Amino acid sequence: MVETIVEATWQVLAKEGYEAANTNRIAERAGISVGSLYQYFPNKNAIVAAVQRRHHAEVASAMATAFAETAGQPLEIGIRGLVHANMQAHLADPDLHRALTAIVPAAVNPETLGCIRDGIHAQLRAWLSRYRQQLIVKDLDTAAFVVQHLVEAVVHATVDGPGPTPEPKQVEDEVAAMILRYLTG
Amino acid sequence: MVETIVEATWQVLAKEGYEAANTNRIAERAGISVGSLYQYFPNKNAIVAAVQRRHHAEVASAMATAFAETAGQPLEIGIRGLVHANMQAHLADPDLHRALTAIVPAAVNPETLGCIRDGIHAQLRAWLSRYRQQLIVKDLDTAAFVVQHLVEAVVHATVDGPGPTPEPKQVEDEVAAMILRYLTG
DNA sequence: CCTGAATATGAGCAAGGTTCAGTTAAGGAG
DNA sequence: CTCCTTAACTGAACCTTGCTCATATTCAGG
Repeated sequence: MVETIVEATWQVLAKEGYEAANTNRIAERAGISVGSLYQYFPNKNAIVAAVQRRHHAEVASAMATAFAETAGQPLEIGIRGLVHANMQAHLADPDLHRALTAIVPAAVNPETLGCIRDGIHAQLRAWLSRYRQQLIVKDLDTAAFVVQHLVEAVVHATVDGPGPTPEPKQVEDEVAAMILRYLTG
Repeated sequence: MVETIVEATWQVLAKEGYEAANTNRIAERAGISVGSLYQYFPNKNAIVAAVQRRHHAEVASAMATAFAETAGQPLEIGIRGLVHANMQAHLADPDLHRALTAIVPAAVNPETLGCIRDGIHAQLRAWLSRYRQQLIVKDLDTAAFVVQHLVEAVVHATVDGPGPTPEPKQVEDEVAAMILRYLTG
């Protein structure tokens, strides 16, 4: 049931935007009544948080796949895989991500948001440590922090951004180059 | 009067958070009635947009000052100035910026947001072009795009972020190093 | 003093998040 | 088959909040 509600919210956000994502619409799409929503979630924000968690799980999964596929290959290949996986995960459904970035900051409390990000941070840090010898950065935690936010921000700006944003392919190249030079000098 | 309203909203956001920033509270703080708000702004989103514009004007001003102070000095010094100015502009009032990042995405339409950012993008691009000879990046527009979003995202994550974020000083060092290596190889 | 145009007011409307008293459905026990 | 209990569901009603508009106030120029 929880899954049904999250899926319904996901679809409303993706197809009708965050303004249409009110509790009545979500309940209607899920085929239940408003009251039932509150049997499984304490409030609307919790529903949005669940959708956000699902989104981050997808991104984390895409990253894990990219890391696995590039295991043993040079750092540069790994970085390109990381950036590409992130971009692809967002290009898959731009409308949903536009809606999420608009609605999430106000709906999900910062602490919850922090926990959601921690998983990706840990994954990234672990991956970095595998290349430790060739890295010139000392503190892997800070490095992972900076890289994570760089990728997330630029990908979002490229996918969601208004007006003339650079081509995704070109952005991927630049971000990958930036990370490589940062890590290895 | 417009300035009074923006200032009142600024203060409510900074001192009471975005949840308290409803039209009644803003009018009360501005010493006027709700109706008068709507004589100067078409809706609440426009008020938030004005506050956001003011914030970006401050950031742009801080950047301009940093660029002016480091004119003629090596690129590395300029980059450090840029990053430091951004960090300082946000450390000045963390609560306000936490509230702004939460409320802005949903309140200000993407196109308006794009226009607000364009000023900083242009400024950054112009500054980069002064060092063109020593840069290994080809497309200054894309470079400015990536650098802008890197700085903005990491600064926000450091200032607003929940939980254990790295020290601002250390983040500044890492971001500055990242940008320098990206631009000059 | 008038007058009327510009501005200010705040009760009230509409929309959306939330609640809860009443209803239905499911699973025994007799 | 009927009754009872418990759990889940329902949706009308409530409350907050963005916004409107009929009314009130101000004030410059006759």
